[in-house]
Amino acid sequence: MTTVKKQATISDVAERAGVSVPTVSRVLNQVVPVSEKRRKRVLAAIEELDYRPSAAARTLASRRSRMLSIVTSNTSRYGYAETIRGIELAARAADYTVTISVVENDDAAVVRRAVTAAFSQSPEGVIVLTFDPAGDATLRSLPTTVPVVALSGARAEGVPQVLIDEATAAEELVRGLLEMGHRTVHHITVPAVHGEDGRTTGWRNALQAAGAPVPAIIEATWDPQSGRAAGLALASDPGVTAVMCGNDEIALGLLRGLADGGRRVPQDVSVAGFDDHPLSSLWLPSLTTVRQDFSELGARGVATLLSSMTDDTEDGALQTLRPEVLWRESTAPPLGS
Amino acid sequence: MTTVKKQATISDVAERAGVSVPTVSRVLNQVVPVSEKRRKRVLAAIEELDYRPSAAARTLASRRSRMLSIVTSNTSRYGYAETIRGIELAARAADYTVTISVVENDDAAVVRRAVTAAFSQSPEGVIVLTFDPAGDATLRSLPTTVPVVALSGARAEGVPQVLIDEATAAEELVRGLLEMGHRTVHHITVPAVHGEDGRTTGWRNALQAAGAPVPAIIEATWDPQSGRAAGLALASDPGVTAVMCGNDEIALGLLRGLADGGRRVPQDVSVAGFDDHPLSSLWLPSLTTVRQDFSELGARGVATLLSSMTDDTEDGALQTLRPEVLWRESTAPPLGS
DNA sequence: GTGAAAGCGCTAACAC
DNA sequence: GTGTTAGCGCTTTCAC
Repeated sequence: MTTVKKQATISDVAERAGVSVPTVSRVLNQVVPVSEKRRKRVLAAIEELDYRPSAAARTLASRRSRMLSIVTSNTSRYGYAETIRGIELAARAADYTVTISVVENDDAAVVRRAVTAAFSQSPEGVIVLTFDPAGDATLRSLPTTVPVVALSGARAEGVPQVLIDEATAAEELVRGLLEMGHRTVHHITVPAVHGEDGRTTGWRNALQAAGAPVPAIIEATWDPQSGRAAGLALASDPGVTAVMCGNDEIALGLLRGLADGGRRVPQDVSVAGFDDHPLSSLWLPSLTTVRQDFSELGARGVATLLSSMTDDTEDGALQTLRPEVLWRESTAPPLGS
Repeated sequence: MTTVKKQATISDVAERAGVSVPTVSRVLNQVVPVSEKRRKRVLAAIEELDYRPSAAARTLASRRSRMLSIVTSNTSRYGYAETIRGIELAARAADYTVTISVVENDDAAVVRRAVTAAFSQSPEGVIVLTFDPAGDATLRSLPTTVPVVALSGARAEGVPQVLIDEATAAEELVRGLLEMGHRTVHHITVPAVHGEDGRTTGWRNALQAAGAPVPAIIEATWDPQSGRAAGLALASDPGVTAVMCGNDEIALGLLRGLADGGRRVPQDVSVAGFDDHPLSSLWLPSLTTVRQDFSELGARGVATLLSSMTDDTEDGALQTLRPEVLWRESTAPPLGS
């Protein structure tokens, strides 16, 4: 055992300060006034004993856990990690603690386990990252005992939601590429949610609106290496002059794959990503992409939850964040146009 | 309010199943045997009521929270995020929940707040990521009521620790560069811990052992753009033929800065990073780097904590992880050698 | 302002 | 095996 002294309790503090337990509680929660003299004594005792209130006891007695649960399939990839960072920051500012519950995939047992883990902490609200099938499946099987908000790129139903309007941004991106003179734009997707993600919808809409051919979708995994493989494959197809990728990691892999296959970017092929990954502007060529404010997404999620804990927010309320297309070196008009 | 029904409690379940509360508890914890007949009834009641035990009440009654706290300055950068992922995975496998407490910097008040947040959850153990000054300062001000483990790249004292032996890997890297014919190797650091990080130590040792000049250290921030700025600055110095960076993001930025300044990699300048970031092998040229197994680091941290909760582990026990140098395209002998 | 008493949802100790 | 009784560390009445 590496432990040493025991953690002090509220009654240790009360005893040392010569006051009753509820008085210590009042000092801690500073809502009911306490005489200055006693307050000082209590504060001193807290300091001397290095007392820290037990969140468990507080939760049990007050029925308020000051906890928010995040349910997500991933914690470390760029978009996910930034969203979580935004949530944690906003939660901390509001004096809430965050727990994360990971759903590896959309298997029913896995989802159930994650939901149980999330709810056993008695969270006052739950944030689900519905960027993928696992998150999406979780959203569909959540108890309704507590406010929930979904954070995503595609529309869900019946649940308050903060959405990054990827569809509009993707449309703008594809339209821009077509206007440069590309005959069409190919599309590589990351693993999709239940239906179709906003990026794909926007891509198809823009192509159809312009009367451009709609090529078959190429599916990648979350691993950037799958982008490289796709690039190598596409390099031999002269009909491919512009590609939009589901995220920047895939796009960066694609860049490498195209180079391996002897194609120059942007002279032979234009490439665009999605997310504005911190490394995307440093690549050679720098990557055209869509900036998504993930940490703002997280912050809005927290704000939504906190307000729905007090107000009477209507179900299914939708907030939209507008991403921004960043034109950089990896896109250009096709040769000979 | 978006909430609907109330969460069922253990006595709701007991009543519905026609048994006493402790019997339900026994079924839940499956340590004391319960007759098959009653067990079935209890399980059915749990299912029907969608009952989930309250972690707070369990913690309070059993004095076991089944929680582990992570204290870290950052949650989203590659090394941190991967370490956290490794911790979460190992903790979940052992049926522990993880809370994260963020210390933005090493300011005393900030540290104190983070420590309080971490300990108020009554964690059974605390994992501190001491990759930087904030984590390092936290480690120095932790109560000793609970087992603690530090995860880092440089040696700390008096605390059980899992260390990635960066120093040895950095030494090997620098030695390799010198053997290629480089006169010396420059070094760009990320914000350092209390003393000096293992990478810097290894770098200096290798230079001194070879009798090579030890250039002034160049300091970067965590932002990859600072690597780009450094690259632009170094591009005009013909004495710079090899550079080792504190992490891959900085190295990737450096690559871009050198290119902006008209230097070719690896012909004019060799560049090496640290971490084996998923994008480092896709870059053009692919980046020579040091692979660190962050998720293993996290897993070992959890294992250490769990064992020190039962065994009598000696204080200050040290485990070492051996990183691996990956030689790729960004390093080569200097021109004319 | 302040203390006494009750109770949050569970587990532990003890009887049977 | 099973129920009864206490009690975990707090907050919340309710008197005074």
